[in-house]
Amino acid sequence: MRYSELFLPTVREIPADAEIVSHQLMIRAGMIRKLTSGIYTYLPLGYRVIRKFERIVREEMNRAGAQEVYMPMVQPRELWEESGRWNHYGKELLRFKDRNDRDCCLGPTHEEVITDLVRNEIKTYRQLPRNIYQIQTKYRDEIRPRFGVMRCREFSMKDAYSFDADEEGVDISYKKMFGAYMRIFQRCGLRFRAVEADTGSIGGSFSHEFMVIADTGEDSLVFCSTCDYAANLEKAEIAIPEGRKVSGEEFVPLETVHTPDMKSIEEVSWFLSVQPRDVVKTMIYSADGIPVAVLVRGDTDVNEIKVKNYLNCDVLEMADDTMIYKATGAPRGFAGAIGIKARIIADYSLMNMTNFVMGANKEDYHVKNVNIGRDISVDSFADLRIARDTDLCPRCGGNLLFARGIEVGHVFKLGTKYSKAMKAVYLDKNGKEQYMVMGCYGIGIGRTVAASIEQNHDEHGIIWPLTIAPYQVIITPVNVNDEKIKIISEKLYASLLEKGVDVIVDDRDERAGVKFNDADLIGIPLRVTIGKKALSEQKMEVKIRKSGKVKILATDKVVDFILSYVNEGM
RNA sequence: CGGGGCGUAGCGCAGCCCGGUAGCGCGCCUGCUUUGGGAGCAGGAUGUCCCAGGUUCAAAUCCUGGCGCCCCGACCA
Repeated sequence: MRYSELFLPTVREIPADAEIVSHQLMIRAGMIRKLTSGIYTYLPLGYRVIRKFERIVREEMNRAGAQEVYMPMVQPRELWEESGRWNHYGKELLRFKDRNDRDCCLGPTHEEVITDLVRNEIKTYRQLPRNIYQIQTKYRDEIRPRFGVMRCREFSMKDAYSFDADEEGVDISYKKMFGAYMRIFQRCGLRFRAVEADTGSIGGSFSHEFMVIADTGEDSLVFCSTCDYAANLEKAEIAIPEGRKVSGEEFVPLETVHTPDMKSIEEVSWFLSVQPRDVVKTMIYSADGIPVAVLVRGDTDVNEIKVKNYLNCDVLEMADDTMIYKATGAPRGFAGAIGIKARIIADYSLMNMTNFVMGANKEDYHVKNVNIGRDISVDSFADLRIARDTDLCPRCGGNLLFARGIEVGHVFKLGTKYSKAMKAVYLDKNGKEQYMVMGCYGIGIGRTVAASIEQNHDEHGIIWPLTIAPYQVIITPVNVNDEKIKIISEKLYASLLEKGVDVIVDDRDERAGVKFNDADLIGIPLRVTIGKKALSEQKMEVKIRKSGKVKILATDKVVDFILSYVNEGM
């Protein structure tokens, strides 16, 4: 490609509305432009990167035995009612009516469509297993799109769905996909971890997320310093204490104390001269409309996902003031477990606590010396709090490390959630009807590209790994008005093209500085500079974007050097 | 949905308080010079000042309503 003919609008200034580096650089490097909130156009340079990444995805999916299809984005309400998600998916599911007044939605994911297809076409165990995938546009009506293509409304995703005869089969399919994902992200040169994850609104029995490690990531990750354990913070387990051991301490009589306007744990513990860890936080939640009191130690925080999963409810939200008042008889800030009209569940951290402080269910009062068993009864103890760096690994007892991550892939073992809801069955060897056992596997295409930029950039711009770089080489004639330089760069351009190298020649009549800066910004891995000085000695310069190293090579060695560098990096 | 901010040339912004000819930098176009890290000089083009209504002799500026975008939070693949 000739730069002079490229539709590549680079921008010098940092766009005011771009927060994170990848967003800034994708705009500056002329990869994307915003149409409206959370909806982007990919320009030629950006789309080339997308295509390169998609190609890796396709190669690895095909290698793992998956087959590509292309499903519709517009989907009928009926399918979503069958799966039960028409009501449960929430506002992220964009719904609309067609001209015949039929309810439709834009697909945020394709479990319904694929399950419908497969149940109609696959009838016997002989046709199983199957793994079917697509790369398709999804629409999720995000509450707040941000970070460019990282969290947007319309985006491209690779989604695969596996159908197996039984549990054993789905475990094999899951492992294959897991392996394919490892290869995909390795080939992109990303630093990433697979972590245990919550299944969210997709559902299913267990899942792993593939997380690119980056400080700007929206997810918190926990991993063990000694064993392989790694999890999303929202999933990270905390080792169950060995049992209730009351530390010999005597139960002290209850005492109600006046705590005017002291609502937070900090205020109460300061006011009563105790440690936050001596106070119990009583959080009132509405679980499908029913009040539940969740008790955690004052120095820890409730993990709502754990609570939601423990209660197995559809909607879990903080109770509103009315519900709090009904349950406790007091305004927000003074809830406690004594006499509360709600189910009480407590985090394991309460098992060893004695004579603690909690709200009195009365405005401006707290109670001291509360004890479980004597003063309150707890329905059950469970792991309900967010893991902290002082916690130990639930598997081996090692120390936990924390990091931020960008979720680029997610693999789910779905089980029979959708096949049961939508009656996707086959006949087994005995002629008996069985539910297919499913898995689903997603990769965010645009997001992976953005994550790669988060990890690979410097103050000058993007630093693409060779495997997904829009072009592998850029030739920079320092001055196109110099006939000799021009002829030689054209010659090099032609011979690289002939060898199948993705090459761009910057034939613009611009000053060298402009070309160098643009080349750095768009992040091409190799830059060949053709200038008067080196040329007079029959030499050219090859600069490696990543290391910044410059090689001065004899003119006739340049093509060979590039070919071996490129082949090694792919 | 709650809180905050912004909307003026392609981009980044000033002007708005205190109403009176719409500006700056970058980019763009033309010419000359220049040519190894975002050139210099000279000349030039470009605006429904987000939209609608109101106040006023006069509105980018004041008032009302709307729309859009961004940030924080709640929420979530």
